[in-house]
Amino acid sequence: MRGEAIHLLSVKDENLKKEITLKDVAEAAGVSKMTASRALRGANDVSKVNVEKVKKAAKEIGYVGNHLAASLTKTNSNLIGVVLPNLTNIVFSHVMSGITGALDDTIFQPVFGVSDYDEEKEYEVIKNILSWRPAGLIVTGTNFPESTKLILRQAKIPLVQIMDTDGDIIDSVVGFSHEKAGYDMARALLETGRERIGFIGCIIENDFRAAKRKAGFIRALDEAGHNLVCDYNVDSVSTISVGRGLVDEALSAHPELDCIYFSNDDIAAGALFRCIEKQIAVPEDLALIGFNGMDISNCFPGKLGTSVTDRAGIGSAAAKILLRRCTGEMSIESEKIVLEPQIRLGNLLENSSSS
Amino acid sequence: MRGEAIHLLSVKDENLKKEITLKDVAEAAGVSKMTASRALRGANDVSKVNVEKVKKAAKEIGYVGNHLAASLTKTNSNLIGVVLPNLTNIVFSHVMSGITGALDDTIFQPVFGVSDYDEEKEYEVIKNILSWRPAGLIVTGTNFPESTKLILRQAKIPLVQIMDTDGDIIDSVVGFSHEKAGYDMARALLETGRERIGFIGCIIENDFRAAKRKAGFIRALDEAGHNLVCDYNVDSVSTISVGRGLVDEALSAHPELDCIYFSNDDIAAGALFRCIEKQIAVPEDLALIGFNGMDISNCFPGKLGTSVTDRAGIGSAAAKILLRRCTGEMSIESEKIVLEPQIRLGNLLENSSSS
DNA sequence: CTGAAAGCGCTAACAC
DNA sequence: GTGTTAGCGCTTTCAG
Repeated sequence: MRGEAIHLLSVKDENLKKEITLKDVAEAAGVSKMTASRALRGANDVSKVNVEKVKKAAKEIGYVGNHLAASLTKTNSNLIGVVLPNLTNIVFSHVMSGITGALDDTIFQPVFGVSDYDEEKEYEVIKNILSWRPAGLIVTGTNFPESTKLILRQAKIPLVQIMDTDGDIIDSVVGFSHEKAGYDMARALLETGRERIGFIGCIIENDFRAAKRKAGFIRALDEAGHNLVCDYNVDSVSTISVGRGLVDEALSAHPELDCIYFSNDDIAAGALFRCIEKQIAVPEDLALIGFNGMDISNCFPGKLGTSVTDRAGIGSAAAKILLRRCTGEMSIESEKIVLEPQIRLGNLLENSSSS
Repeated sequence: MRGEAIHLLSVKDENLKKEITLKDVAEAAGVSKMTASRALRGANDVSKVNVEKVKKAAKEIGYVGNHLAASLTKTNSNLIGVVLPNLTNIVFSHVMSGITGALDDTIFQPVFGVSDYDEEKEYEVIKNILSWRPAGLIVTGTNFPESTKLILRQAKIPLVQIMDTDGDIIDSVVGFSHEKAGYDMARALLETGRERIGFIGCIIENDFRAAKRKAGFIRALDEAGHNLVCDYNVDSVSTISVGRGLVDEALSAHPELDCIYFSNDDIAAGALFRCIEKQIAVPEDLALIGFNGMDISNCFPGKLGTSVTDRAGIGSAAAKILLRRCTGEMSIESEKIVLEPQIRLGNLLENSSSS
C-alpha cells in the first residue's frame, strides 16, 4: 500500500515538474533567466554567443514559452479579440480570413467568439474575450445595447467595428453604409428602366445590415415615386432553395414583376435556377439582384446583378488598424475606412429600356 | 519643463492605475481578496451575504476578471486552440461553427490559427497557440511532419485531429476516411453502369484529403478494370468558373465521358451550369459528382451527385471530446469518432443503365 | 466560512 | 552585456 502510494506520488510529481520554464533554459545554457529571456525574443543587447547558446538549449529541451506569464507583466496580451455574428454565412468566413491573413507573421493571435445575432450572447462573449486582456478588439456592426458599449469603452483598448458604418461608432470603423448600398442599387436599377421591383429576403432578426440595405432600397424607390411590388421575408438558412421557392410564389402573385432585389447572392442564385427551369429570360424579362458578389453570383455570367463587397479587405483593414495602434505609438488616431461595394449589373445594362 | 514632465507622469500613472483588480473589488465589498475571488467564481464556501456584496461591488466598479492571471496559477488556460488550413473554403467555416457552437456557454474560448496548407506555417501556428497553454487543441488532418508531431505530443494536453481518419493519429480523431469516401463513390457510380469516368479537381498542394479521395476513387475503378478517362487538375480558387471551363475542355477532348468526379461541389456546380447552357442532359448523358453536400449541390435538385459530409458535426464532436477530457476526470480515454459521408446520387439512380 | 502567505512564469527596471 | 530584484493579478495552500 505504502509503496504504491509513494509510486503514485512520484508519478504525479513527475507530471507537475514537467513544465519546462525559462529557468530550465537558462540553466541549460549557463546564463541567467534574463539573458535567456532577452535572447529568445529579438535580442538587442545580448552577445551573439549567448543568443546561440540559449536558442540551442531551448530547442534541445523542447521549451515552449508561456504567453500567459509574459502577458501578465504587460498591460495586455498579444491576443486580438474577434467577435462575429455567425460563421455559416461565408461572408464572415471571408472577413475572418482577411483578419488571420493580416495577423500572419505578427506576434498576434486571434481569439474568437460568435454572437449568433444575439445581443445577450454578444455581451457575454465580448466580456469573456476582454478577460483575456486582448491588445485590440474587432466587433461586427454598429448597433449595440448600452451595456455592451460601456464595456467596450471601458476596455481602453483599440477597437474596430466592421462591416457597417451607419450606426454608432465608438473608435475605428471599416466597412460601408448598407443603407447607401441598398439605395445606390435601387437608383442603378431605376436607371435601367426597371420599375416593377419586388423584394425577397432572408433577414433574420438582428441582422441590422440586411435590414438597412432594404430600407435604403425602399427609400430610393420611394423618392422615385415607386413602391415594392412585393415583399417576401423568411427566417431561414438554406437560401438557395428559399430563392427557388419564393421566386415562384412571387411571380404567380405578381406576374408584372420586372426585377427582384434579394438580401444576398445565394437566394438570388436560387431564384435564377428556378427561372432557368421555367425558361424565364433573365435579365431580359426579369432582373435578379443579389448582394456581396460571391462566387455564386457568377454561376451564369452576366445573368445576376449584385453589389461586390470586399469582405476579406474589410477584415484585413481592420486587423491592420489594430496592428498600427497596438505596435506603433499610441498616438495614432481612430480611423474610418470605407470600402464601397461595386455595383455589377451584367447583361442588364445591355437590356435597359432606357438605352 | 519639469512641470510638464510631472504632468505627463501623473497622466501615465492614472492610466496605469486604471486596471481594476480583485483587490479593488475586495476593498469595495469590505472582504478579503480571497473571499472576493471565491464569490466571483462558483462560490462553495462563501456566505450568501458576502457573495451578494462581492458581486454587487464587482458590477458597480466595472470589474473584468483577468483570465491571464487566473490561468497562470493553473497548469493551463481555458483556451481551446483550433488550427484549420483555410477559411475561404466554407467547409472549414462550418467546422469552426460546430466548434464555437459546442463551446458556447462553457468557460472555454477558441484561439484560432490558419495554416494555409503550409506545413512550416502550421508548425509555427501550433507552437504559438501552445504558448497560450490551451486546455486542449483541435488540428486538421493526420499528415504532419515529425517536428509538428513532436510538439503536439509534448504539449501533454488533449488533442483532437479532425476531418481525416486515414493517417497518423496521435490522440483522438473525428472525421472519416477520404480514401474510402472516394472509393465508395466510385463503387456507387460503377453500379449505376457508368464506366467512362473522368476526374476534374482543384487540389492544391498539401490538400491531402482531396488527394486521398481521388486515390480511393481511382483504386475502385482499377479494381473494376477501368481507368480515368481524363484527369484535370488546377491550382485555383474560383471553383465555379473553373468547373465551367474545364468541363468544356474535357468534353471536347473526351466526348465519350458519361460521368465526371470533381474534387468538390462548387466545381461540379460550375460544370453543371455550363452543361445547362450547352443543353447536355445531366445526369442522363453526363453524370456530375461533387463532394460535401453543400447548399449549392442542390442548385438544381437531383442533378448533381455528391457525398454529404457533416462538417459542423465534426467540429462539434471534436470540441465535445475536449470538453469531456478537460473538465471531466483526466482518465477519459482517447476517442475515435467516424462520421461517414452519405452518398447522394439524385436522378442518376433513376437513370442507371443497370435498372 | 474567512484570511494571510506564497508563488505561478515571466519581464521592466535598475544595478553592475 | 549581464544579472538581480520586484511584482504583474490571481488562486492554492493552510491556518484560523
